[in-house]
Amino acid sequence: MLRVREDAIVTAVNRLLAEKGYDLMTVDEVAAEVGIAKASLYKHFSSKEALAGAAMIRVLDRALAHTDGLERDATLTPLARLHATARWTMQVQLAGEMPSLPAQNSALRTALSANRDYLDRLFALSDRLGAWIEAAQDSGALDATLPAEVVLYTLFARACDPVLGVLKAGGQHTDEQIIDWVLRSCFRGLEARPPG
Amino acid sequence: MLRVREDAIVTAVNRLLAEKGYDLMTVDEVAAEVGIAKASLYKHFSSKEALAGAAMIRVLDRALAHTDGLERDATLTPLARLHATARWTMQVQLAGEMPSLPAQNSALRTALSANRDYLDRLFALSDRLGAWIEAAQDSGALDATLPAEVVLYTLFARACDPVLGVLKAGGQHTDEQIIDWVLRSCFRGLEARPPG
DNA sequence: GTCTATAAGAGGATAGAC
DNA sequence: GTCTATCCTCTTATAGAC
Repeated sequence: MLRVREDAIVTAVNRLLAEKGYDLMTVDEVAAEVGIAKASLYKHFSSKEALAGAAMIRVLDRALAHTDGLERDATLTPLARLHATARWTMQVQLAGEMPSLPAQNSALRTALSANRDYLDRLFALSDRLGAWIEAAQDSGALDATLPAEVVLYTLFARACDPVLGVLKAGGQHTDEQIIDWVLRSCFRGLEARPPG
Repeated sequence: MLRVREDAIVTAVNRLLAEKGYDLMTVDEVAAEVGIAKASLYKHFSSKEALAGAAMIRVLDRALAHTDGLERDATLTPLARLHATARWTMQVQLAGEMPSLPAQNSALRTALSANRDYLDRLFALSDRLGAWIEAAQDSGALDATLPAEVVLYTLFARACDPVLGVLKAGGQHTDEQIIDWVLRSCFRGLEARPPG
């Protein structure tokens, strides 16, 4: 029962973080969406920061599970795995399931940097992507003149790229069309490629 | 005198928006930084949203002035002008002078979409960049399979790309080195280019 | 136009009964 | 563990004297 209730809370937090972001999400809203009193919510999570941490842990676990599947598929190149991962993050974002945290909120960052369960997963995902990035650079598929950390941060940033939401809000294109464009602009750039 | 005082207010708002973002910036902080009482501030600007609008107008005017210079330089190709514009926005961001507004705050977006002075400048800049984008696509310099709006939104998004701040926070690289990497990843992509 | 003082309300967190 | 009721702080905005 406790696990089910906490899952419902994290689901609500995840959705609200994706919809309004951390600063505009209120604990009252979370409680209302779950259908419990705010005081009950605080019996499960000690603070608003802890709620955000739980949502981030859930999405990181989903990402790690997805990369597990990619790692097991031996037919994929490292570049193909990175492509697939970026595509997955964009699908999650367009589905309204990507919690977005402000980079500027220092109280939140302090709390997250003390959250071991969150950090473990963040490092695990970074390690896995970092290995793929270096392999892709060694094979000549990724630009080896870019530091691996630049590529890694860029992929994380594209997971919450506002361009996706703006294009979706325009209402002129399908989700898959939007993802194709943003994915292509990320990996192949805005400039034209020489033919061939 | 009034103009000087309001300039000082906008400068403070601009800096605080760049540092903490809209939601975490308080009107008390703005007043304290200018060195006046909060009530005096409200004699100049009617709301927090109006303050944000004034800061956006200032940075858009700076951008328009910069693009004026690029337009006048007849030796530049459209692609070179877009490069220079993106580089300029990244320099502004790393200098701590790029106000960043949350895409999710609907009260703010409502106020901005009723701010004619802001919209005029946003459209003027979009039109100028849009013309360069189409010219660069026609000449084969930019990927013509990407809709011009996708390119435009991507350039606006890179102006507040969090990757810049994360790399700067690492403290390992100079601003110019960081800008070179992010600019290259934007225009030429993460993938390696075929030699030649 | 500047100030001090304060209204009005939102929001995070807790007390204490059941 | 759930509830109602409440505390307390922060924040936007305004009143009213000078």
